[in-house]
Amino acid sequence: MRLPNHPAAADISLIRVLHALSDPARLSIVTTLATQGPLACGALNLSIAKSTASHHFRVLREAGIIQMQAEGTQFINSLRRDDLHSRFPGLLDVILQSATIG
Amino acid sequence: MRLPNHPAAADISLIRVLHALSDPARLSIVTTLATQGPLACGALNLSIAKSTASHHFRVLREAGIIQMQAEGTQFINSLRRDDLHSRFPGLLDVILQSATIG
DNA sequence: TCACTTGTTCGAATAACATAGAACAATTGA
DNA sequence: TCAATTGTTCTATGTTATTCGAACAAGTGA
Repeated sequence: MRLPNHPAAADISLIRVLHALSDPARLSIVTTLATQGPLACGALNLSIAKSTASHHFRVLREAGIIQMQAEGTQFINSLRRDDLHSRFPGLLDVILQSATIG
Repeated sequence: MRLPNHPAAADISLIRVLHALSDPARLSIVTTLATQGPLACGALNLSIAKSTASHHFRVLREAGIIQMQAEGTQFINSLRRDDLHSRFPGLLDVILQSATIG
């Protein structure tokens, strides 16, 4: 397994963030992480194939939205709230709030 | 020409809004409308084909982000700020602000 | 060492999207 | 009536995304 490379905060792109969050599965992952805190990939009980889930985590990671750190055989995912807030203040908060609305 | 049908405010979908804004050309259209007010399609001087521009306006319209109203031979585009704000408070503002950042 | 767990990577199929040229529709103005 | 303007729709093409199964890699624990 290759080490996941996360973009620096300064390299986070708005277009990429919006695109990453415009997929239902990925938005669901992000809202779950926001409400339940850091979780391993498998802990999210996504009803999709492993490889598909891995793809979505990768898109979120490369967009700079989540951080993945190895912990034993699993990867713990957490939101990069501070980095996102420093780059695009309020963006994640508003999107999370909007997601709870519907 | 078919009349453009706009979704009701209540039918505006977060996923669709995020997807619509995750394209550089469309985000550019929206930021231009935000700063320069209502404009005809041709007034935006987009460096893309007419048909491509028309496609992007359609995506924005169907996502509920812009409103188009016929005015002579042209269509005047304006942001649906109030509808968006009532559906997803703060979302458009934060994205517009983020877009100015980079 | 060996099975098990967790998640990645590869390859391939399918779907969705962006782009543009050509033809068309509607309005305006001469 | 006729040409010009404005933008849409149709059709086609190439690119990008999504999804999955299968194989792989790395750690854990017996």
